[in-house]
Amino acid sequence: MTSRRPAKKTAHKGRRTAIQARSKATVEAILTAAAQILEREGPEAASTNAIAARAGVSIGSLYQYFGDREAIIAELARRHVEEMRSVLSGALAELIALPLAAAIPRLMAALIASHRVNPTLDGVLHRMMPESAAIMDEFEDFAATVTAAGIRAHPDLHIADPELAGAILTQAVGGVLRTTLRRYPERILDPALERSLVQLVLGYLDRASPPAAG
Amino acid sequence: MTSRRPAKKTAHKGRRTAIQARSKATVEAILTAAAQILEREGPEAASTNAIAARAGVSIGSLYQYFGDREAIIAELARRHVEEMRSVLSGALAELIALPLAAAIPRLMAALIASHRVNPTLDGVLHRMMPESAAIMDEFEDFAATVTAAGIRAHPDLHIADPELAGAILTQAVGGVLRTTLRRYPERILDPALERSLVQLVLGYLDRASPPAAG
Amino acid sequence: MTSRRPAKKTAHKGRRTAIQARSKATVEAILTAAAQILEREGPEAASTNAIAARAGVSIGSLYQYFGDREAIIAELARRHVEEMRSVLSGALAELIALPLAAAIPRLMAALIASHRVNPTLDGVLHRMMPESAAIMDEFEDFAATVTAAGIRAHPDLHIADPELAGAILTQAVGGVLRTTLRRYPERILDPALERSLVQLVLGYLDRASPPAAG
Amino acid sequence: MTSRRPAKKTAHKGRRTAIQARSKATVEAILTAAAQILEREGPEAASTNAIAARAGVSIGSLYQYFGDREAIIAELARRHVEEMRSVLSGALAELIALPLAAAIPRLMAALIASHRVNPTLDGVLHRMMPESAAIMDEFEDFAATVTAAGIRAHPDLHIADPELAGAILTQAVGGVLRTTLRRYPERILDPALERSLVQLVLGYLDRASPPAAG
DNA sequence: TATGAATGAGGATTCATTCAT
DNA sequence: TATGAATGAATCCTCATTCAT
Repeated sequence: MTSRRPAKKTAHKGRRTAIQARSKATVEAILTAAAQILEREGPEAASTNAIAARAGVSIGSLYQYFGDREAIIAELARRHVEEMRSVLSGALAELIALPLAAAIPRLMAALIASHRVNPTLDGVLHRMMPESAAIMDEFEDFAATVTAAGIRAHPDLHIADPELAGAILTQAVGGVLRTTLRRYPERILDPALERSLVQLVLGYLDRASPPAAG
Repeated sequence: MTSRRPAKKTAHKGRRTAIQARSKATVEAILTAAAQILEREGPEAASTNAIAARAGVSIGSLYQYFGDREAIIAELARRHVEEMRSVLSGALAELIALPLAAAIPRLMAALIASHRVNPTLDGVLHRMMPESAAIMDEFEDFAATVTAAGIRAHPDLHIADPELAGAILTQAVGGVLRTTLRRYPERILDPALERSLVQLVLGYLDRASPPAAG
Repeated sequence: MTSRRPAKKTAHKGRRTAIQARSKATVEAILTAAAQILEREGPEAASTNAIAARAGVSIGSLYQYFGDREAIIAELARRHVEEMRSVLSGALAELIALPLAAAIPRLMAALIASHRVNPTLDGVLHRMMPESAAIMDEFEDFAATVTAAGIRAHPDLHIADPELAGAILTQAVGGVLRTTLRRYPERILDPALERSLVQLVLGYLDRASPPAAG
Repeated sequence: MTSRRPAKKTAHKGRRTAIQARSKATVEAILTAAAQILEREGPEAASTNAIAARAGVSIGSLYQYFGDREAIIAELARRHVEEMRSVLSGALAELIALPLAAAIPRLMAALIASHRVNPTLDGVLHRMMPESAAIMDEFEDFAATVTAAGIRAHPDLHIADPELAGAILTQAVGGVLRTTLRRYPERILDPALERSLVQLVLGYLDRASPPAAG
């Protein structure tokens, strides 16, 4: 990043690297601690002091890296969404070429997988509205966009409004997944759940296609 | 609730009634105040002091009627769920005799209507987990049960597991409705939303029926 | 205030009085404590916790009566200014009829007396700018107005701009008094100080009168 | 200030000079930054971290050159007083020979000029008591001494206590100037202000002289 | 019963200062 | 020497809850 600067600013380039490493470690410790507390004890327990304590860091350090409590939650949400998105994205590539009846089951499996990244944290962040709502919504928006694109890629479907369909399906599936995770977390592994979601989606797509010439 | 208890000790039952009326008024004032604050200013603003102040009641009185803050939220949730349930129930009676293609649209309309009872409060209560989650879930359980019963009443559907179907459909529809209410509240009136939900449900029921051969 | 209300609100009018007395006592305790700390330990020591502690009151009570720390300082300043003003006002009545050469010494004596109300607190409040500046200025404004009025009452003075003269004299005398109080507090009792101020004022008035028909 | 010390230990004095230059630059940067923040954002904003940041220097370096925060303020005050004193001194030389009626206007003009060096900073430093009071007072002491000397240089005045007169006049003029600068900063340019101060001083000197043929 | 004054633990945040590198 | 990460005491303020009247 700064390989060009000649000597100056006290020699060894190791210095800077070491410092950056320490900073990074602190930030990671804080985020990890925050996530742990949110998962295990819930949002009210996640005070800045508690986070700093569990991170093994002074409260001052915490504020050196995060402007305020909300910034911690936001960053946590951002990373969580990024993880979920990457899990989902990973499965997407191979979907494009498949026929619908094969693609949808895979998509549902991918969605379920993405919700398995950290279900508890996901639920908590979903409920911490002012802090993380906008960020969490990004995942649903992403899923909706991707779904709409997929629908558009299958013109044989004759869906009039792919955006609407994408949104509805994403919200519906999201509702099922979040409720399941919160109330019956073990069922997230039940194949019946996945099957049901596939039926939900395929059924909707059928219905939403114009009764057409058939 | 306790009208049966025989006039214990002190005189005229008129007095007692008056007192009970006053008590009731106090309780109502507190709940109304709490609901207003939750709706308009959010959960953080709903401190016991703020609730008492808006209710025009001393905090002392508030604690006379509610053991703690959570009890207020819980009672509020209970009543809210009751209202939603009654809206939904009202529409149910006439559904039973209808053919599915007619019943489902009506059911969706009723569900939407029940979510229109107090959407903001509904959202807030849904997010106040430890306080109201269990109570709020009752509505979804009720809707799921009702849906399962409806499905069972249509044996031509050949749905293997009506309970699962009821749960999935309820969670899916609930997800769509809550997301819509939170992010795009005006769309709750859009007929396209209702249409989509009908497609979602009918499509699922189609799919979940055994692949013909019946 | 509420003598009309029949019974209701739990009888005894003693109740309300007692409560008000308690509230008043708390408020007074807080203000007294704040004044003491400001005088003895300076502005930095006057934290809300320290004030509450010295007042023998919980921090919660402090905030029941004062919205924030600044409100305490402001009320203190308000009262201090009021006291100073009343000392000054008290001396004013008898001044009006006197000839200038007799009036000015009395006015100076009164000003000095008003600064003796609580010199230390006065100095501290004068330096706590955002909190109390505007309020403290009221005293100087009052003194300036009064002086200007006095000047106008002596048309033989031929002072062109009584307002300016009032302001200059007040600021000059204020400067002398505050510096003296801060740096050489014992001199506030020195008759030479008073004499000097009289000379300052009379000399200025002489000079500020047009060389006139002399 | 310390150029005399003989080259101690390490090599070439060129290096030492360079280092000293760098040190000096750092010190200057810190003081400049502190002054800027004090002027523009007030004393509370002038944290050591903020000063270091604006100076483009690490806090570590800041503490290399200043023992603590107070030392920065003190040095700032020292320099500020020095500047004011030099402005005032510059005007003094030519005053000595002048007759009083000519000297006083010039003196007032010089005092005003010295207060125009950095009025905002002056006001702030005046209010930061424990840190800078003693230092700021030096200017007033200087002005008082100079004034007393001037008075003594005019034996025709017959002032009994030139020291007292010097102090009173300095404090009075200081009071007017500081109040004006704080509350009506634009008036510092108003010629009427200067005129008034001249009248104040000359009037006082008149009055403080024995009634002549007495 | 109703009242509302009082409580104090706890939360977010700041800032002077230290010290390993 | 310079750096800047780390520290933690201290600050302001909130809020659920208690209890004397």
